[in-house]
Amino acid sequence: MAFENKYVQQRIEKAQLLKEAGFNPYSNDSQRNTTIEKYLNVNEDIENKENKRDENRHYIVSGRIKLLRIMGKASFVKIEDESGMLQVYVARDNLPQDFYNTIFKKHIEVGDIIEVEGYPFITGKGELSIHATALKLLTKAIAPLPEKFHGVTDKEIRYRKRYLDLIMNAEVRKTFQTRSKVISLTRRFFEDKGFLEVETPMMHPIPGGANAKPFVTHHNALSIDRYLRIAPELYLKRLIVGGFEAVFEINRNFRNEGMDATHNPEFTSIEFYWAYKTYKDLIEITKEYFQYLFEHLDLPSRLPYGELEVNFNNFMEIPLIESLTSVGGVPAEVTNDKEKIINFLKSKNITVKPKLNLGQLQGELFDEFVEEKLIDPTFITEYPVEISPLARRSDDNPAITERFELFIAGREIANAFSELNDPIDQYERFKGQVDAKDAGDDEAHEMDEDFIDALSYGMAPTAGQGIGIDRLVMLLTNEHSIRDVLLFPAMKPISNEKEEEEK
RNA sequence: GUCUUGUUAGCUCAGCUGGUAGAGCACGUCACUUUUAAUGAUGUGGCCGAUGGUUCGAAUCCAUCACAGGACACCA
Repeated sequence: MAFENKYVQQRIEKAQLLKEAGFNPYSNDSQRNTTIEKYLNVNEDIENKENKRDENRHYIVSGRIKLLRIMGKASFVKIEDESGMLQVYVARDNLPQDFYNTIFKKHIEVGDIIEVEGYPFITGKGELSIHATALKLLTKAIAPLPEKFHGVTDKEIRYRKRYLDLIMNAEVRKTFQTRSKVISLTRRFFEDKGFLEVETPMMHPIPGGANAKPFVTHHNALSIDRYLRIAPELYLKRLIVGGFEAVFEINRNFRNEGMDATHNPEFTSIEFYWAYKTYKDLIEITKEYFQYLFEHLDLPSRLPYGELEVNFNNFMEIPLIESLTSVGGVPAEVTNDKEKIINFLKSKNITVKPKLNLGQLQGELFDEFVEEKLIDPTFITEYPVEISPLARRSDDNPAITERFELFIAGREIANAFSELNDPIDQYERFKGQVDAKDAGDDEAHEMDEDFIDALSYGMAPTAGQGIGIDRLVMLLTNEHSIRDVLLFPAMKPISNEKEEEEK
């Protein structure tokens, strides 16, 4: 099946002919001495030179051929390296005997990676280019590139063959460069604040730290199952018990659940834990973090996102119950009464699951009427305790927790709270989860006795926060599908029926 | 999981109420020494996602399946 395509055949033939003519189609002898970006910068002054050229300057650049215009005895070639695109002027009479006609015109084509030796000059149409005095093939591409104008737009091809997407779409490369910067800046921000980066297990004996279905794998040496982690939380808190006072981890979590525009089975988050602090300190450091990102990524504080414009100068803070009325338009007298909420939801044609408690119903109201309206960054605080099983209760009001979620552009970006550090309370909450699990909730939390043990030794009062890096990058790059910020998003394998038959 | 829209040449796409396929780019050949998606001439290229059905006849109609996009549900 491989290489049977006729265009591929043609190119394989060309590679063979090159080999026979003494030119290695996969040469390992690159002499590149500058990047395209540097070449273009350094030679900006050529404009002022006589004849707009300088034959005394000498450069060797490399790149993939993206465009090829052959015009008889001279040609224009656009080559691209990671730093940019450069036009190469190739003229028959400036190259070794016969090279232009027998090698260049016949066997070098779009997609190939070449190396060009030459000097800078500006063409009649005003484009700074390189005038080739020698040209060498570095790598023969035997597969043809997609069309030069439309490129590749088919999402399936773009995700399955990300390399092609990256070759063809410069803006895709840009998105992933931004992603890389976000992670690097995040690391630097927390390190500068005195946080210690740590690595905790990715394979857990007991999945914990979130309510989600885990992936299961098997460890042969111990004959036990392991779970790919759904969150690092419980291990990071063990480190706070151990005496580290500020830790963070940036890494992958795995959840065995559905996939859509905002969910991939493996996703990246940062979680950080900060001893002797509360969620109020987290609000401050979160604002600072965004300021730091915007400054270093050179983003406008009024950030466009799709149809929206998000004003990052306008961080707001609203208690959840208050937001139901002030943002969601739910009458104030409804928001603290179970029956009234149920009737209100029913009057809006929203089906309500039976047996929800007040906190859960308030959560429903929030999801239905508030979340999507929170465009500018908004910290929603004072979550009901019923929907915040890992958060510390407020000392002033035991019905609510010291917690916030940060919403931007109608989407949850971060979740944070002052941590529960009472081992007995934690034990009781785990037990409640185990009961729920026995009652059929397969996403309920497992009992983790070692974690209870850890808390028993005493964990300093601590605040902790998680930020979804993928969704953050989506926001900062104006992308609307998580697949567009993951280099290799999860895809179903293609089952090739013909291949099966052949076996 | 449900609904919905796609799947035609290497790529981007046409193809009406059924009569066994078309363009542009790419590729081959020819011309052309300053082009900018170069141009002009000419040619090659397809199991129309898969399987079954209806029909004298299916890219087109129907069913099932596969994969993808979108929406909804689930994921506190």
